Amino acid sequence: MDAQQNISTGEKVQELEAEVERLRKENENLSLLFGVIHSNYNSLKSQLQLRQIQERGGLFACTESCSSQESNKRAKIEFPKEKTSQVLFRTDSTDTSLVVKDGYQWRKYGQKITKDNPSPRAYFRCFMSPRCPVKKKVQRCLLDRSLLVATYEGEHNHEPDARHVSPSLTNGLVMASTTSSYSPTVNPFAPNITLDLTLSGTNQEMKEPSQRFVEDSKNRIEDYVTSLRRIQTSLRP
DNA sequence: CGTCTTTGACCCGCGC
DNA sequence: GCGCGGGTCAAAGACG
Ligand SMILES: [Zn+2]
Repeated sequence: MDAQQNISTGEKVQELEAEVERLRKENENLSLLFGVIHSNYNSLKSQLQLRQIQERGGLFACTESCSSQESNKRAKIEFPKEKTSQVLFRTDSTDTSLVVKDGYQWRKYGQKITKDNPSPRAYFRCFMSPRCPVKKKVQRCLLDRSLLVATYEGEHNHEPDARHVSPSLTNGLVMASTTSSYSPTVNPFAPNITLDLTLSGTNQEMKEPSQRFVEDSKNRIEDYVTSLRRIQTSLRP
């Protein structure tokens, strides 16, 4: 009976290990896919910028001596000069009042309900340094209520005070990417992608929804890729 | 009593 | 011009 139990538990362990391995591979594939998407997005963006610059040729020399025929609202298009990055945090599914201690001191200055997301969005300003222009918005993820999406904008002009970073934060961090900045060179943030799809489930019932979530995000990513491809081909001369 | 959050008012850009 | 939606202000209140 002990032997039988051992066999069955051994089988179970093997099964679970296989499952974990499968999920790991899936994770790896998704990371790869995300990298491809990211690079595609970057090249597409640079193409778009190039095309916009070509469209209004020699904008720099023209800003003063702009003739009246160019007085349309053409020069409206501008690139976001400030870096904005999105970071996903994991938190308790119950509320932590949407505040995350991430090494900076934030003061909340607003909270609004948005149209497309039932959970409210909170607005914070960094006030560690008197002239720090950094702001961040925090909102719960639409699909997974236990994730917080923090959108940082601007750059700190001081050092982060890392003394009060909670250790649960470092392993709760899921992904840090999606920096958008106007720099013609390759941005150094690209290769650092750690996509982790919350396989923290302990029950077997957890398997199904997470699998569905994986498939769902896969479908989303594929849709995204096809739309990107379409845009790219339509942009190509 | 000082500090930080809450929360409705307010503002501003945009589409109709 | 008007309404709507997102972002910010500031009075009021909670909290130590
Ligand atoms: Zn700061």
